[in-house]
Amino acid sequence: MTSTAPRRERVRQATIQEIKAAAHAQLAEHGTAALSLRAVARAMGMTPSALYRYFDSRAALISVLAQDAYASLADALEAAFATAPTDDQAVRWLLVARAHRQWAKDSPTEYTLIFGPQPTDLTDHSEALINELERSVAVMFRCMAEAIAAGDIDPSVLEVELSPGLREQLLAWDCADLSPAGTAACMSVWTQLHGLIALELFGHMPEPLAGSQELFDQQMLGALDRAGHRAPIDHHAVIARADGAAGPATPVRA
Amino acid sequence: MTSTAPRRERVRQATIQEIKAAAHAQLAEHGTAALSLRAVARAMGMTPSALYRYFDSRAALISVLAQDAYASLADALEAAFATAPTDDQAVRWLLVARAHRQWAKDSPTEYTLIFGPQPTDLTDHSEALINELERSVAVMFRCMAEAIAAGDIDPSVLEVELSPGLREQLLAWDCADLSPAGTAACMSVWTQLHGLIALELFGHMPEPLAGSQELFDQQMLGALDRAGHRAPIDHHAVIARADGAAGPATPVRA
DNA sequence: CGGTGTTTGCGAACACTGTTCTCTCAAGCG
DNA sequence: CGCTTGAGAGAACAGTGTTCGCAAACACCG
Repeated sequence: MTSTAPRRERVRQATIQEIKAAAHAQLAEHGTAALSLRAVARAMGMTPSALYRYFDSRAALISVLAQDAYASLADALEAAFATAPTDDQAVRWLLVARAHRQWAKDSPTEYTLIFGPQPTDLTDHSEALINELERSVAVMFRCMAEAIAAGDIDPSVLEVELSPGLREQLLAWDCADLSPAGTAACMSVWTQLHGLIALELFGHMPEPLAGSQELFDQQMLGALDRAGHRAPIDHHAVIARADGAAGPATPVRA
Repeated sequence: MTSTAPRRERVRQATIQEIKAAAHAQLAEHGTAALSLRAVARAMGMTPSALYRYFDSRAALISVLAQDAYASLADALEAAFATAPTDDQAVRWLLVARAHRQWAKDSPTEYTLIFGPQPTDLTDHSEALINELERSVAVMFRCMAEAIAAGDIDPSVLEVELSPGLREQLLAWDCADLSPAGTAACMSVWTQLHGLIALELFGHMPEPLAGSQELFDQQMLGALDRAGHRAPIDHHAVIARADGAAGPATPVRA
């Protein structure tokens, strides 16, 4: 029977989940800095000290919440990748990028938890955590890899930009069987995606452009263009198809 | 005489500066979250309550520190712009971009203070603060504007990417007399700059590429390329000249 | 069934924190 | 000189993360 032995462990995992849920709620509402162990305990009718049976410290709790956030983002990206049409690499990339942005807008606190400053515990990059991170970037890199395989993108135009040292570094990170130029293209696209999301999420975009879906689409397709797209991307057509794929990612304009 | 009347006000400004200095030190060492009013007061032989004669709250103190950080970044960028050679737009841009990155690496806490999540006081975007922000982006946009004026860059190739709605938004932010395509090019470059710095500052770059000056240079010049550079940029030559301009921005490799 | 460990939770305590009062003292003013 | 304004001290309040000792509940084994 699965009776006794796992029984204790089961309820333990259940309360761990409950703690995480309560903490997540507090986090989403008042931000990371305002997450209070006592408030979490209060919300679930416990004593603060009891929480320490499940988490070593407040930082440890936040750390696992960050890990969950990584997983959540990776899930969103993988879902977007899976449901996107496979015959047009540009619309698939745009849909994945949009999913990333949408996730960030839906859960800004988690986003800052992930891409914000690590509170001095780089040491606890506990492989499980970096695995989730790599899952996210893997989705985006797969977009690039398949676009290259499909012949839509030829990153070799970037070859001339790579210094010997940089080529070496790119090779050292042998990722998804991409050429150094392909990896450089991925990094470039990823960089721009992250930068744009971060800028608009933290309110640094000038007013008329704040939250502009159009600017996002233009930049994301433009980034793909520069990565070595053979023929210039027809932005209008790709955007129209992406809008149709799952309804406009957001109602076209906030 | 400047004797009595300003005298009181003068010493007040002096202690304000002293408080800011002490707070800045704490901030740089232990991070924003760990900034403690009591510790600041302790460090300068004061009582915590006395600090409230000068700052309404801890958040207010942090806010003016953030404003100083904006100013510091803007100063660094303007200095880089001023000392860069004026006859090659690409090396000037690269030097400004490198200055931005160097500033971020030198003062990571300030950087997160600026580009991190605003702690719910968006309201206090007190014009003085956004002025400093605009001073920073103005430097970068000036790079673009002068490159266009010099004929090195022709952003009109981006025109075809602009949807009518996006063009309207870009026009609504009439900035530095740039065309919509020029503004879009600026945004694209700025986005990528910020994204790359943020990723490497917060430890999200894969190991072989972490802190790579070469990757940074390649991306920054590549971004300029895509903004509509007439002839493809000779990365090697531009980097060599930038290295010579003020010594390698960092000793070539950390 | 009853005894025995281990796990779980509680409650008090410590050392902090931001913030708000009241009170006092000294400096600047006429 | 007296008077007013401001700066600072000190105590207090309401929180916080964290630690420790103790008691109840549970799973187990004879």
